[in-house]
Amino acid sequence: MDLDIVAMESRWRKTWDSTELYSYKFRSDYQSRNFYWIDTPPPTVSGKMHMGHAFSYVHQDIIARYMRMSGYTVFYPWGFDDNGLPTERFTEKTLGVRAEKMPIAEFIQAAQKVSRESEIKLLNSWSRLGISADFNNYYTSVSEPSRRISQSMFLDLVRKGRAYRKQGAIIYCTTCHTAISQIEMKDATVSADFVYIRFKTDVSDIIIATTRPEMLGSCVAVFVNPSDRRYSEFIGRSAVVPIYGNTVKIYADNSVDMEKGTGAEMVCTFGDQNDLDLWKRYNFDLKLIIGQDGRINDSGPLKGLTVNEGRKKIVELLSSSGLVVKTERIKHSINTHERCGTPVEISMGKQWFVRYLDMKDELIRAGREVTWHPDHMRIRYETWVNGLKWDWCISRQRFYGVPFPVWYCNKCGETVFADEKMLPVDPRIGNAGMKCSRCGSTDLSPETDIMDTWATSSLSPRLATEKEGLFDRLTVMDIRFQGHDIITAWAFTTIVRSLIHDNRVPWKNIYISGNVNDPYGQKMSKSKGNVSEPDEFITQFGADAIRFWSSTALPGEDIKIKEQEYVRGKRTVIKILNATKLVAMLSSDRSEIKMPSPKYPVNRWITSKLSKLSRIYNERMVNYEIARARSVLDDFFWNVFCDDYLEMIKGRVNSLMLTEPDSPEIADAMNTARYAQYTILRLYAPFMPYIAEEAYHILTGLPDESSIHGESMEDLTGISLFPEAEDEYDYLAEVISRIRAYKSSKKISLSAPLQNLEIHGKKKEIELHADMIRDVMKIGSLKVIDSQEISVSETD
RNA sequence: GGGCUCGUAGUCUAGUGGUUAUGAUACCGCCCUUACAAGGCGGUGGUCACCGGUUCGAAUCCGGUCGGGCCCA
Repeated sequence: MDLDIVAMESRWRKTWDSTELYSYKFRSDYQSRNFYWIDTPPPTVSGKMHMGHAFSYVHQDIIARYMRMSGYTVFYPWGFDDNGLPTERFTEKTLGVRAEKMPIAEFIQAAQKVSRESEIKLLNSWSRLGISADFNNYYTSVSEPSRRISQSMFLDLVRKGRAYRKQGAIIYCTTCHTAISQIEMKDATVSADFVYIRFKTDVSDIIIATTRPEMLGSCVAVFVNPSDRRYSEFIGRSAVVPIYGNTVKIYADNSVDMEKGTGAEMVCTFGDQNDLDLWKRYNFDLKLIIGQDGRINDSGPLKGLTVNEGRKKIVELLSSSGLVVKTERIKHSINTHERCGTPVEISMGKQWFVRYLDMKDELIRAGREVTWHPDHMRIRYETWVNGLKWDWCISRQRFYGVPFPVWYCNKCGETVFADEKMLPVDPRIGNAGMKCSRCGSTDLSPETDIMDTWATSSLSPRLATEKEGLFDRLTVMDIRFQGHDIITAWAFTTIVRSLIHDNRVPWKNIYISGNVNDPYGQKMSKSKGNVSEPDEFITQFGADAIRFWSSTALPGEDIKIKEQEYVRGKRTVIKILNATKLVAMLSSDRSEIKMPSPKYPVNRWITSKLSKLSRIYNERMVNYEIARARSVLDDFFWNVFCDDYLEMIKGRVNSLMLTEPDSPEIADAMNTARYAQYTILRLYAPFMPYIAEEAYHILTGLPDESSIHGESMEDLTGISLFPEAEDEYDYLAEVISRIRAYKSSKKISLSAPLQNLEIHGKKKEIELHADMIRDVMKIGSLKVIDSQEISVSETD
């Protein structure tokens, strides 16, 4: 039969949308059940749903559906991240405007409109995937309640001495024109010229190799290693900075790598982190020559040039003066801003920070209180925490985001914080009648910076629960799902905030999904042109097939896009449908399905197998081993239930119908088969919600309003075991499989009758079920010869 | 450059010292069968990344190398 998968899925989606199936309030007794809390990642409004989403949100959804069917009140919120720089950029691009050229209030309005429109499209994509979060009730990270929470938590940071404002070194992006944090830096390996430059001293020349010759104008010192004998006579002397002509002192420090370049290095303010470290330790002058626009702004020959232009120009100038000894092309790694790829600069500025460098031990301990899936992702978190160098800079010189609830008094310089009751406030738009808390002046300047996106996203457990009035009920969330690319951003900052504000870890578990790569294992990117769209695959194979693909990967493992996996998923969809139709065809019974107490061994056998399957499936699901849970289910469904059990009872029931339609054997088989089929559908429901629903209605004949996703799996632990029946029928299944293979090897159709068959095997067992074997395999007469080995042959 | 982490057929995967390495998928061959050719049966395909060590015995434990990833210089 032809099944229009896309139409089927869209039909059920409409039905589900019209019910409250996905609300945590779905069951009337939701308050009295145990809650299962999910910290859903809010996708950003500036993007589309991509394959990575289709992958990792499915993992989360499988667990959500499973827990819902296991009797929990599943708090599975939905949110959108419409906050900060990505949304600012998205708004500018969509409307063709520039934030800095508009009144801020007007831009905010425009951004909100653009965000709302994007959300509608995104909801459709995620809903199409069969995600069962509470879409009717979502939050956004820049909404009024979220801004209130974010600002309120900022004030909590201030109260707890965790937020401070300081003039100091910062990491700066000259493309985005803002300070950023260590979290947003990304390593990049690039080719560069390692230029060997001659510095004159009063003894002889000293050669210094650098990849940043354009920083020469900010050179404040030269360094060598104290145990480097080549340079012992230079220490304490002065060197002349070429082109610029000023003199700097030559110092010795153990941190200098004698192997790198010539073993002598210059310190500029600031070429890299090392410069900053030495600058701090030695208290050198500050000569910032790179402006916020990324251009060199000193009075030297590079004035007005960009960093790259300046680098080229200075090498030309040095060369023509014979000051370049040599140039090596090298590969080295640099820090870039992950959003735009621009190499970051170290600069100075007055910024808000969250103090956490003193919390490293605590942060490591907290990470160990959370169960990581897979565990080795915890190590990544720990490596990151151990490598922290900077407190968290949370102020951004941008326009769209959560503002700081802060003013500065122009009279006395006091920092003035908004009152809790006023929140959310935007100090950039009116001062809300604020007075200086120290001198009472009303002459206040607003803080014009906004907060880092992560400063709000890191509060996701609170953002999602507080608007439902559930934050007080929450002790710790059960699980966070996210990609490994943002362990150092979202997972990390959430743990930080949870420790500071609530003195606890945010969740019991964190499930990390891998990346989705193209069919060759290459990272997907627009520039490579190898990006796949989930919507196209969903149209071609169905959402259930995409979910099937997603659920084959182990936690943390990357996955490739493989059409064959979608094909496999689609086949499973069809197989589920056909098996259900067979059961529904064999039995016209549509009464309520109850757990059977089978009398006949074949039914005891499958019941016992089903019991074992359910146990393993549950065990794996509660341990978040979703791929392994499904693989045991697939094996049971295809190889045991369909190939053996349904084949056995189909022949038997059909032949009994002709001879003995009232036989209790028929009822025994059908009660068992209906329950087993119903259970298989329930077990598949978290993985493939659409076909499970479709088949459920075929099997039960129930009206559309009732849903398999509202059913419970709690009875599964009560399914009986029948060890004797299992042994008996495992053997019989083996015999039948041998006969099937025999027919196939003789190129005989499986439905073609065999007149006389001789089977070597356990005589007693086989003869006991001779009727069954003859029915299933269409055999005239059967001769059994006792043997330990099974073999099959025809006799004349 | 340093630290950490991952590495089993084309692909995904089982496997935590003990027969000839598990299963699926893909591929090849055969069979249209009254739920299902989106099915069934059979077959090809692996030096368990590489090298060395421990052991009676190593995919598994140890050391090193290579490759991917993360973090730090």
